[in-house]
Amino acid sequence: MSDLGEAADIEDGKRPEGCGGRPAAGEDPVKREQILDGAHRVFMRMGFDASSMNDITREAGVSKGTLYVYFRNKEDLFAAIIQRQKSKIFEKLREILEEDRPLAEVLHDFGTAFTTHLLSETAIRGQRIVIGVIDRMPELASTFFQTGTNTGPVMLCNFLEKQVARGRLKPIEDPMMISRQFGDLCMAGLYRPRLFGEMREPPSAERIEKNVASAVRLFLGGYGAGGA
Amino acid sequence: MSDLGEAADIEDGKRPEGCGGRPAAGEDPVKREQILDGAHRVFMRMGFDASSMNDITREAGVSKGTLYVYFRNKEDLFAAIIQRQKSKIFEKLREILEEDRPLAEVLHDFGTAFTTHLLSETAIRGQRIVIGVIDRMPELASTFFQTGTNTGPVMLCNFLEKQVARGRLKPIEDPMMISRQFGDLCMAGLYRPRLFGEMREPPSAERIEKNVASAVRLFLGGYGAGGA
Amino acid sequence: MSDLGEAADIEDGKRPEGCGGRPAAGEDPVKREQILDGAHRVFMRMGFDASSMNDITREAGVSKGTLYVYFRNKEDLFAAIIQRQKSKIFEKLREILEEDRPLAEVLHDFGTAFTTHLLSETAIRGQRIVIGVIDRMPELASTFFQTGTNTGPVMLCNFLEKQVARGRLKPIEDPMMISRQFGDLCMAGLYRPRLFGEMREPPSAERIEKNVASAVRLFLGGYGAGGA
Amino acid sequence: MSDLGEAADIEDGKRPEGCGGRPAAGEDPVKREQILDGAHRVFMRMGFDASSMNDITREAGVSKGTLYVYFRNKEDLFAAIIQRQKSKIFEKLREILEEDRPLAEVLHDFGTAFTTHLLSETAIRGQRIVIGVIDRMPELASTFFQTGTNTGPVMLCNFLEKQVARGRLKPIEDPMMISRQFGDLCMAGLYRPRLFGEMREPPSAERIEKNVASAVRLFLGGYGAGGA
DNA sequence: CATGAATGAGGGTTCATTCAT
DNA sequence: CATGAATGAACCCTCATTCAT
Repeated sequence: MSDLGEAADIEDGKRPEGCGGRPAAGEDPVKREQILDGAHRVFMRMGFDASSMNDITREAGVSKGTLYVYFRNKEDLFAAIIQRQKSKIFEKLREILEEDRPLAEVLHDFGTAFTTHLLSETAIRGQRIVIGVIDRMPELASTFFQTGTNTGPVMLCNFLEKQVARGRLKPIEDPMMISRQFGDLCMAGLYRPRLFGEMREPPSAERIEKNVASAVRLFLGGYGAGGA
Repeated sequence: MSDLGEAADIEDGKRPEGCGGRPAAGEDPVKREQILDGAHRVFMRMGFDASSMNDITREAGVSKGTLYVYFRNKEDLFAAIIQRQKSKIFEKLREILEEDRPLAEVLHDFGTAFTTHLLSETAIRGQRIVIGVIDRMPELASTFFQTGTNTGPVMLCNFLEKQVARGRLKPIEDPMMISRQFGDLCMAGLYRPRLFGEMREPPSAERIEKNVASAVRLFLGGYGAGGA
Repeated sequence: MSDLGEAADIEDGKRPEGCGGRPAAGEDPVKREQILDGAHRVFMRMGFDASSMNDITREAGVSKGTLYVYFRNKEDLFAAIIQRQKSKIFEKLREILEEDRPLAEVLHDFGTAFTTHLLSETAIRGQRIVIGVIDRMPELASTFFQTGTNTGPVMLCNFLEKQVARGRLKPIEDPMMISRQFGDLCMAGLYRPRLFGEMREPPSAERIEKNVASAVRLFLGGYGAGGA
Repeated sequence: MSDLGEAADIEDGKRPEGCGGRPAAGEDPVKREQILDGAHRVFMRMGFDASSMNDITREAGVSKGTLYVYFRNKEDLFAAIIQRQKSKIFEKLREILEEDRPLAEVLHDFGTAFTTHLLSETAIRGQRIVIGVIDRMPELASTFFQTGTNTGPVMLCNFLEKQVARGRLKPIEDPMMISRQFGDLCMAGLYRPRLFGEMREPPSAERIEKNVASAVRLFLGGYGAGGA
């Protein structure tokens, strides 16, 4: 889901085996990860503007010069952090959608996983920071949204179309819109309080379950085949 | 709705009458408004960090010294801007809710007004800026949310309870949650693309109407008295 | 002659009289002079690149911020130093040319004053620095040459034309070229050793006199009306 | 003439023969030349300060470490470049002076070759760069002048003395001074406009010829045996 | 012995804040 | 009391030089 929520599961920063030599400048994946990890922590803690490159070098344990060999400038570094995010959540969501269980259950599990992730502390912080730099890095924010947040609904969309084909859902005019509707409905009343910091902690699992249950009920009430 | 979208209609900054003399330092409401207006424009245009106090003095037509008499620092000034927001949208929403029309129509108009406002360019910019400074000013963001964004749902909540009492809606366990659900459902699929800049312009009136219509249908399908 | 050789005889940095107030930002001529004087010393001592803005603030006794109020950047500051040069040498040269004395004497005095100035330590240092930054500030170097070094020959050119009219010189095809020829001839064998630092001190007055005398002899031998 | 105008025709960098092994550290003349060639190109293109050691390693195709084995630092490297200059112009000038032709013709050809070389783009660039670093490397600039620019006049000086002996010139008090006078007279009105960038391109051959012709006329008028 | 990744002091510049006027 | 010139710490970034590989 790539909402800056989880560290990348990049190939784990192992140095290219076999060749005894030192890696090329700016090409040592271990060091690169080291920098990204440090920068990730700093950016998360302070936000983009308040994070200084000095802070980052300190946290990452590299020198300024090295930093600038690996990343041209602060924006590039930040963008790299955003882009390396390939959250494990996607895999989980896919698994849920592929299980052959009652529609209501699948939707419930999907919505729960989706909501839990997007409202987690790290995901929320990531979203906030990206929103904060949107004036300077609009492309980045857009990409972040498309490859992150929006991926869940895309997956769900395919699933819903299959459900329609199987007759479990009424025919849908605009499945992508419906799909997003479901996602937002699961987070309804929770997303923005979290984003604006009114809700300091992620909601409890019970709270999320309840919200999602309500969403599923509403959703199936509206679009379910046998419903209403 | 106070999403930084509209200038305050504060009591118009009239100087305290009677005393012929000059107002005490930092107490002239006219000057205060003048500063807030200028700062508001600058912050909206550039965001928090990119706005310099120099820009603000220029736009407001006051000197640095004066600025610092009225506001201790940049954060205080920003906070004052956020807090004076009392958008006219609230009045409009109240009017809609007080009209004695079919429930579906009222919900439709309410949702349309609510959504249109929250997705407008100025409101979106305001929300982004507040989110961007949340690490430095967490209280402010929280306040911003409570006195802004969340006011619509609070109003709707009261309305819904009356509708339950009048038998137009099924009994509701948690009306505030339902109310927020409705608000977020109206913006479902639109809010976050706007916030993250993927959707560059506010959605068209038609697009919003369609979204809201779908939301109302779903909502009444789930909670309407007669079932839809 | 403006070869960075002498401090400007600007209106001596007196503050605008009458108005008791403080001068506008970046407009106090006293402070401006103070900065220019300090920067002048530093640039002269270290050259352009080796002079840091920190050095200059220290020498000028102003803060970084102030420096940047008066001058947008390092290049602008340097350009201002170059451009304020309005050497007193021009006046002296003009006086010499206006005296009604034998041509040989006038040329001798003119050549001596011209050469003495252009080979002085400060003028030489100024020329070197300008040459050193020519890649980054080509316009400046060109201007420096035209309004400085080249002014002497321009004045002489007019003088020579009058002498032709008065029959003291043979008719001249290209008086500007001849004029420059005379100037360079006066410095012949001295200019480049000075510029390249082979000659550490300015030549003695006797050395210059001798050089100029030789130049005048050659010049009048070639262009003088009566021969010899 | 060694005005940085041409690459040296050094003894061609052949490796010391006989020893089959690898040359001692910093002693392989081939590698040394390779470095000097690359550095020469870079310095000429960018000037001293703007040239980075990285640029030089890239252009020369050697590593940083190697560079620093052969040259202690940037200044040393630059000095080495200056000092290896042994321009082919000297040979040409010598040939001209050895031809047994009328004095006027010899002087004309000599002056033309001398002037053309010293005003060429590469020679001018070289002179500028040396002048720009004179504060940091005063000895270097002095050497540059003595072994470069000044060699022409030295050669001419010998020639003139012979001409005096042969009765083609009047007896001369200070032949070196006269010799320099002639050189500078040939470039009169051209050298400094070129150096300061006011004249963007080298003067045309016609322009130079004209200038030199005028110089020769003046010179022979003053010092020629039959003259005046 | 060659390599080039790493270093970190120092560069120019900005701007929130202060305080003499 | 208003003013805005002055401050100086902190910003991002470069690059000559070093030293582990």
